[in-house]
Amino acid sequence: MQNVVSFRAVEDASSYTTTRAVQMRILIADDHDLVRDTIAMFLQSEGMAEIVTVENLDAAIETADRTGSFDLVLLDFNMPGMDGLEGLARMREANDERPVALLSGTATPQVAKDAIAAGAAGFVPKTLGAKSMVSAIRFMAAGETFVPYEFMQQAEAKTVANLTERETEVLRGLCEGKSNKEIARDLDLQEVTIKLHVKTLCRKLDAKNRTQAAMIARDRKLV
Amino acid sequence: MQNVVSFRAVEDASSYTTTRAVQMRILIADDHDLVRDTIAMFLQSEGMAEIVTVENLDAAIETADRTGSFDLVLLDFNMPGMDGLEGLARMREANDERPVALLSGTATPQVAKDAIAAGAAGFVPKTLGAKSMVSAIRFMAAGETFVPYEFMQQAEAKTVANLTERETEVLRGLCEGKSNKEIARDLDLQEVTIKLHVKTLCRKLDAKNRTQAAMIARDRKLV
DNA sequence: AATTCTTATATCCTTTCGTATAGTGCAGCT
DNA sequence: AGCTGCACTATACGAAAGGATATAAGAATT
Repeated sequence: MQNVVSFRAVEDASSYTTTRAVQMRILIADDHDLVRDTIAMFLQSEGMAEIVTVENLDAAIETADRTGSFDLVLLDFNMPGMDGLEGLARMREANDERPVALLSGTATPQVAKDAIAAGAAGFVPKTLGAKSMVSAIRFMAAGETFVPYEFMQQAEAKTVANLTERETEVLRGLCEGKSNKEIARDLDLQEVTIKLHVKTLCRKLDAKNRTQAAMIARDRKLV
Repeated sequence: MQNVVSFRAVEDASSYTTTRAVQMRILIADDHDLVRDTIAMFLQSEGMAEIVTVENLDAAIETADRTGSFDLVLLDFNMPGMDGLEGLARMREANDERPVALLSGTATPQVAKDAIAAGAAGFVPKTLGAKSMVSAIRFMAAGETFVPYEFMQQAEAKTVANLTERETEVLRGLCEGKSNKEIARDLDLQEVTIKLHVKTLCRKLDAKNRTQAAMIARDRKLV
């Protein structure tokens, strides 16, 4: 590992005094032994000396209280004692408001958003590769907010209602706030035909009227 | 560094054959000497031995062609030869479709989204701290897509139109697809009054009708 | 060959929307 | 005291939207 030398040299040359990777303290709380140990192992392999693992929230809080706050706490979202985002708040307090991130294999993008809004340092899907996870943890320990881009996008471009091509074209017009007449002209159809499509669109999207249909379409990224 | 041993042990025990950090090859293309050198210095301090820096796109492409593809290429978005996302495409080809990320101090979240859609491995704002940037680069080199969460969120919650309280209440009803009559009932007003508010809303939001007003409101996160 | 789906059109009718015009009451400003 | 802006009400009318029903050609299935 000949890079150790250059590492030391540069670190000393620059005047950066942020926490050295080697000294980083990470707490992992997960009730699955395998997940816990795998992540811990990889973090250690990357030179993060102090990795503490526990198997439930209470133990995590107790550990933080007893041994002092961590640079980063990783909490399994589905875990004894978590109780949704309630556990996050408790852990954040126990960790002196320093970074606490969530770890989950099942949670949805919406949960991730809520977690960030509730003060989480980030959200790590268990599907993330080991090397990526290490980078993510470094990122969060540096005080940044981490949420995988792909993960957040997966909420979008879903829920594809069963729309025909024509209906989609009409829906596009709806979303631009066009009148039936305008849409008809654009698509070279009769106005009545547009009305029909709007009606079926409302039925398929479970909307009361064109405005609601347009909003639903926007929400579901159908257009 | 007593962890070196455990590192080796784990690396050998598991069958992970991905590129070792030490061998990582990174190409940085930025026309600002300071940015280029700063990033390069930090990457080197983290043990990434091969950092190549160039000051324009043509040099970047030429370098990739001559010396082979990189684990990650960082392109300044505002840079001689870039021409928007065109430069990204050219670089991606030159780098054998391996990760190419954008670097920018000015670009908007929309540009970032477009870049990702066009195949970029990520988007790194120059405002990112050095340590965070290193983590982001590791993350992208591992094949993941990186876009800072805060950066993507900043687009939201802006552009506050000059709406009165009542107008905002009516707008909320519009966005739920309610009829004037329904809104009137909810707010305990006459239907005509709602019509008045809808009209002024359309004027203020520059919308042709209620549907467009609702869409604009949704876009600008006014409700 | 029969059936279903999709798209398109046509009438008829009711409701809702959008606009105009007119007027009241109230608060803050100068 | 007068002006301005906001909120609200009222009446009225044409335009647009929405609902019901009927027709029909072409594509895809069965």
